[in-house]
Amino acid sequence: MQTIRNKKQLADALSSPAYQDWFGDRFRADAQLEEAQAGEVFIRREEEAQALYLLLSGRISIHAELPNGKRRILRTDAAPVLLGEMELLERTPFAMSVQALENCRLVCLSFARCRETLLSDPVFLRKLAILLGNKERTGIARLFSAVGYPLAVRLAHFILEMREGDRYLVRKVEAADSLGVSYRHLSEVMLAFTAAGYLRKDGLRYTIMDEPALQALAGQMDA
Amino acid sequence: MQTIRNKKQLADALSSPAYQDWFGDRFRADAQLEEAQAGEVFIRREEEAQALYLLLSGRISIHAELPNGKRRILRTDAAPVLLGEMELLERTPFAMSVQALENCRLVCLSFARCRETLLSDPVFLRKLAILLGNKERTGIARLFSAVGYPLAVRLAHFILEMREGDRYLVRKVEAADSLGVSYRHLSEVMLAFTAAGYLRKDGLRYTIMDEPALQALAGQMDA
DNA sequence: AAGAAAATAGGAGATTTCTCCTATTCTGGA
DNA sequence: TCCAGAATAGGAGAAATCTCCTATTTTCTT
Repeated sequence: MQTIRNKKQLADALSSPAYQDWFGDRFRADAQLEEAQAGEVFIRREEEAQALYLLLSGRISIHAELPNGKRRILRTDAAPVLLGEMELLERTPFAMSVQALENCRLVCLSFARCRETLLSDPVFLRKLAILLGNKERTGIARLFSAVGYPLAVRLAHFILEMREGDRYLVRKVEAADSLGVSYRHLSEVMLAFTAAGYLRKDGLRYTIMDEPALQALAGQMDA
Repeated sequence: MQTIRNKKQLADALSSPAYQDWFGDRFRADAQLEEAQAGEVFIRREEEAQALYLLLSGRISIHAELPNGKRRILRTDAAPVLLGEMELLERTPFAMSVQALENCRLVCLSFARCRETLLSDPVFLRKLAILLGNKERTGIARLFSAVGYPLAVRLAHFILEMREGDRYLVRKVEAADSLGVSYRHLSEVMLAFTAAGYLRKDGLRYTIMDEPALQALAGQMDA
């Protein structure tokens, strides 16, 4: 992750609706603007959290690790998103890893500078609690609705969530893990997608060739 | 749900660790003590929320409804649990229904009396945010870990969660729905459990006959 | 550049789970 | 009390998914 020192860009970031909405004009002196490259893992679980992040542009994926050691992709999010809220509240190490799916811009507020202020601000805390509550609701609803659909449907959804542009780069071992399905089976369905012309295989990577078809498949999950 | 007017019991409730922990000595004049019978649905989704509840004893199950109209049992909780927090924050109708699995005691704080105070109290809000964040984490972890286990394992877990004493009363249609599985298949596995002597069927109800066996099955999920 | 480790490919056969159906049993309200 | 609608029971066959295995290809390290 790289710090952007350009004053103009920083000023723009601080006056963005997302920043204003969460922090108004506070912490202008302390905020840093950072950039993460597509593919970069810029928050690692287990590491000590030092700052609150506000994702201003780009998409990310969030990984967790289960009690049994399996690593699963929990969800993807698009800007604007707050990261590190739980760690702000609890002083625990990061519970999940965060990877950029596109180039991302984020504002970074060191806990040392903002914790006291934010934790004693009822307006901020209230917004945060609402955010966390809604995250729970939607997260659970999404997971629930996934249960019981055949892999083709869930995989189509997964591919669309995880793509970077028209590229899909998630290794099959990892995708199988994330979807809680055997490698063997995932492999078959990927082959079927390729045979059907939804994807084209370039070595170990895939290119999305027929997005509407994938959308149609994935769409069954919301019906 | 029935109001308990006994002064002594109310006083005991207000000095319980759970109440003290969340509210200290506040709202003593406004709090009501209520009792819900085993099986009673005492919070209904869609209904307007009027109060914050603190479950002091007993177990409950929480139902949600998915976008597609399916009703699923999200999770079970044992006292102490706070109910209606999101509604306190957002003034939305209840998002989920809550059913008592055992006789339950709960303290009930009318929003009209407590909202202003609580929403401007950073200490309360901070605890609430932490609670909500952890709920998300554990809820998601639990759901995730369920994916990929055969129905026998998930069902054993489900039966143990939903039982009322040594009785299991959830109708098969509903259980199938909650577990996201076809009625036909659930029916087969229940038959298998009965044949194996884990359960005994009494008309439409079941009695748990071999809890250790169910525990052993369910235990695979945590390994 | 060579060798080790990781990732992919895919055969064979067993399990799990689904869909479709039809008949029977249970239960709550008129 | 009786009946309609809900819930259960279970047959048949298909589809989804798993486990186990072995060979190839790709990537990474040295």
